[in-house]
Amino acid sequence: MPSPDIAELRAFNRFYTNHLGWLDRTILTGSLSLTEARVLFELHQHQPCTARDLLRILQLDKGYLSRTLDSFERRRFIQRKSSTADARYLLITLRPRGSTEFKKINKASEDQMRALLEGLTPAARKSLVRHTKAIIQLLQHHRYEQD
Amino acid sequence: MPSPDIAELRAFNRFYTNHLGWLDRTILTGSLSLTEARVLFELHQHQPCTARDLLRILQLDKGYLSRTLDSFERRRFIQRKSSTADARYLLITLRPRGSTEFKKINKASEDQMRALLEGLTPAARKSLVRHTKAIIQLLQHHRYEQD
DNA sequence: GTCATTAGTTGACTTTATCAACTATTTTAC
DNA sequence: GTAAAATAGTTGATAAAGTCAACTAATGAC
Repeated sequence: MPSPDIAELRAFNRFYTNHLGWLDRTILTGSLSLTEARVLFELHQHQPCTARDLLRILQLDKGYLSRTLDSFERRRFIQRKSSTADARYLLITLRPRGSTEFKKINKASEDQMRALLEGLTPAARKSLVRHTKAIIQLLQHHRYEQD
Repeated sequence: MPSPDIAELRAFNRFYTNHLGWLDRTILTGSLSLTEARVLFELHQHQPCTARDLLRILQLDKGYLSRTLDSFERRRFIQRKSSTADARYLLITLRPRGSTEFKKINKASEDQMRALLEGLTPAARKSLVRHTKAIIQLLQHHRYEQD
């Protein structure tokens, strides 16, 4: 195992954490925290889904997620109703306010990424996108779950 | 501006936040939080440096950093002494315990990345490293600072 | 039927982060 | 020189974020 490879990957992690990760953390221009934004995003992708699904994807504490969903329900972002097939599960669906909020943060995040990409030449942009795609391809079957 | 580019970059951000970012957060197997680990890392890279330098790099709240450095001092990880040139500045240097701790978390992080890379074929590994390097190259002159 | 699992909730708590007001030192402008 | 503005760092109060363990309710295994 070439140790420069490890060093390079770690440099990338730091780079990402220090620069791009910071961007992520400021999406919350509105009322949502980063975690709430992540939950809302996955909810939008997977609804109707269960808390368990979200836990699998986002690796949160289940008590914490439960409270986050409570607050989403209070704000009328979502609706939870127990599954008829298995009453332990609550099926979560987005309500209009939740969709609106999703669109809002989605746009904010999009604008941020657009601003970043606009700082690059078209060639650099194309290249960047190619590299990110390739990395996802290479790593997507590696999931580091705790369960 | 092609909108698929934006979508792709955002997909990468999510991928990173959900998968690799999680790794980062578990380095702290020892006694350090992620933020403490980042501070210690940059300290190791830049010492002797000032709190201001760390703030620029890591984008933390200055009160928070001040307390973090207090705790480092209590644990004898660092030493702070005011600059003779400008007494407002405190020059921070690592002490033996700080270096030891750095080596510890550095090794933990390295082991983690090694484990990840070992899951790949040598070709995939080489390719991954090439892509991460390229991304850093493309983006390194884009700093998103608040100041 | 009862014992073990699983989904989700709740209470108590710790850690992490933020904000604003503050001290001390240095710089700027006059 | 000195007053005002700026800068480095500290502190107190507080909020937000995350964790842990004990709990309820429903289901599945035997």
